[in-house]
Amino acid sequence: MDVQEKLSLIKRNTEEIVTKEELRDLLEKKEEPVTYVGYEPSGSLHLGHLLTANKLIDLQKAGFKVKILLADLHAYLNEKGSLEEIRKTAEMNKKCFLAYGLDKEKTDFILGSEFQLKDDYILEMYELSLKVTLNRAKRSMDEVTRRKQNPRVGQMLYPLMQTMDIGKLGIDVAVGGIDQRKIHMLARENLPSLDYKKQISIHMPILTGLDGEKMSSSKENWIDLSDTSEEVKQKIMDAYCPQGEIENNPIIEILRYHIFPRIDEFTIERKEEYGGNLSYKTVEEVEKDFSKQELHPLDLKKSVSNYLNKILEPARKKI
RNA sequence: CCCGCCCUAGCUCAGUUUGGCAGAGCGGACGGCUGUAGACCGUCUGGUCCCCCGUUCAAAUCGGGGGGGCGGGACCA
Repeated sequence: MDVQEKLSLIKRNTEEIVTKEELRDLLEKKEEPVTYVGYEPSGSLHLGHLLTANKLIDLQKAGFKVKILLADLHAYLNEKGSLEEIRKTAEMNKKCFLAYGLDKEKTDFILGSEFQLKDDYILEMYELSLKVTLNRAKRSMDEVTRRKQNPRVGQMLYPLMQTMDIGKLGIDVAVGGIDQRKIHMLARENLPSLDYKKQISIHMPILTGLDGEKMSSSKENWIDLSDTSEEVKQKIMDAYCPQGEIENNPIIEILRYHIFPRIDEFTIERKEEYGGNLSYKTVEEVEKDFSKQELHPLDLKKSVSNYLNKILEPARKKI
């Protein structure tokens, strides 16, 4: 794979890359660059988590070394439970990610607390704490935090630790949802003054919820790895999917972000009275037919739920 | 440490003045209409009124105590 091919694979389905120029430069100069995503261990891995995992798989194909940070202390600071519970969940998450399709040989799993409690880490974090204003730290957490109403001091440590992680783990490219943008920018801005290189950031979009609204923890409008195949099918069938519209359409998004990266051909079984079976090589072809209303939402949904279940099945078994 | 304000359904809040069946909107569930969903229409669902004690025939409401949150003041050695 040459640099141009790597670039287009890495760029696929991203919301933004900060910056493309730096990424090209990295690919030209470094044999095996290091990338990472930090995940708060979660009892219910959902399609949002798997979206960044898809990007890690792309990066692995492009020759990257992948580090997955199981961020137990971050989860703890974000009030996701006791450290003991969180660590148990982290073990389970690790198995799910491997089963999902990450290459075992090229993936390092790192538990946050293994290195985040070391003296030099803490001391440098204190140094960083003198450089970052409270306002800036708080704003960086706007899209991340569990508790927005009465934020705790612990939450202010979160972006500082994330910055330290990127430095300490020697990360060239940090992957995350676009919700991580402000934290990543904070890291880029401050790492050089702590004598670390500033990372390149790849941000994935935040998917539209199944009801067509923003994903919301109170509404559970998404698909979990812990959902049974029947539940997945039911959720897809119940999902918002206006005929002919491809913008903010959760079903189209699942097809684009979760299914097409994992397959070469997408087929739809359709009754003869509705036009017979269909076959597509790219998501753009599907979008074209859907826009022209030559592909009905119900036929799309049936096929999407089948493909999605096939993709989720290996990881689901590990729960 | 002192002062003021706030806490009611999953969420946002009304109700507290003057004690009298616990309310609305949003959300959620189900059905109808749709070859999906949504929208629309219909039905249903909603509670430790922060906790405890007291007064009263009767307390979300009044009194006392406690907890949590927010804002301000004071201290500035």
